[in-house]
Amino acid sequence: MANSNITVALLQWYDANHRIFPWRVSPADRARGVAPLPYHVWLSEIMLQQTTVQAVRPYFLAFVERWPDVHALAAADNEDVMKAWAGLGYYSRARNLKKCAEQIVSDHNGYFPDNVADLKALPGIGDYTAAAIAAIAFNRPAAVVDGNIERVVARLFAISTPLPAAKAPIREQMSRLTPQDRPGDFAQAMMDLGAIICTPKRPACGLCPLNADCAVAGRDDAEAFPVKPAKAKRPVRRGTAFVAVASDGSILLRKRAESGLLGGMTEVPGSAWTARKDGELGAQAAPFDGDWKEAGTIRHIFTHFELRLDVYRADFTDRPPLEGGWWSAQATLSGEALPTVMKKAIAAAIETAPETNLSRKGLLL
DNA sequence: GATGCGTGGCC
DNA sequence: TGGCCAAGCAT
Repeated sequence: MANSNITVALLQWYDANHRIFPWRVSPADRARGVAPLPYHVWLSEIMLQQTTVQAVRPYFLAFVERWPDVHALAAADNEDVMKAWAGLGYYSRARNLKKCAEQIVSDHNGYFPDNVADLKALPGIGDYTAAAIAAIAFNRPAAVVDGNIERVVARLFAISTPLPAAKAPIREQMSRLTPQDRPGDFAQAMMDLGAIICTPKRPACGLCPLNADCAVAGRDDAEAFPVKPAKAKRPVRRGTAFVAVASDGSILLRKRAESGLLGGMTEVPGSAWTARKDGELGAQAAPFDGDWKEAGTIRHIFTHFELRLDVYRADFTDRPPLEGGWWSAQATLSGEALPTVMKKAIAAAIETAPETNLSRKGLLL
């Protein structure tokens, strides 16, 4: 089948307006036969799941420098991978990233599969990522559908079916539009268009290369596509965290359970986080006795709840032991697998004691 | 199909 | 400021 007007116009736009990323091969280089490394495509796509390119860029560069190929990553220490991922969020991605690297080496001789079905069988790779790797790394005409493309296609054809039911017709249209000759560039072009022109708010229809073929171009309700279900209000959970500080500035840490929220990451001791509304829990949940003093309450927004965490601090000269815990010196603290919420809690505790040199936030954040 | 799962930036 | 949004996946 010949390429449609939409396909041709979009690829022309992409040739002149594509974004530049460290994991991307430009259309000009690709036309000369340069192909991106599957390892780079895979790593970037995992990092980019529900994450902005600005947040991903430094993590991607750090990972490829430290672990240049899938063999290096497969041989890496699990804890080192979690530490390197700390701050990027959705930590199951890091656990699955490591598992996937190991499977590529053990089951695929170190080479990424070049087709959607085999890619989807790997940990952390779903419909989107399998299609993206197949198209971008192996030039397979897979129908790539991410959040950007859902928005672009829903507007192009004025699809009024609400998500997620609209995913099926959107995928059909994407499958129909994807060209045999440049499927990887086409997928990236659709995503760039969604990020630059066909934005969620105030789309720049006047600058859009698909303007003449779009069902909603210039309509004042273009923003209304795709139709999304109403979101539930975010509940509040409360908890207590304990920052134990030794005389040399070391802080007591422990490891969270491998699965679930912040699975496998490091934390300071604390209570469970619950929906209780019966006032202060206080220092009851402290890991051991001490002169625990209130250091403030931090607020942190997770995807599905808001956390209000009461932070307590106490200073110790004897470094009491904690089952499964360890004291981390201030020089090593920034290298721990601490999620952002825990860095906030530690910073809150440190700032209440400006006499310590840990109070320089730069050491922690 | 619905739910759990992070974080930072934007208006 | 609070809600929305960002290259989704696993269960």
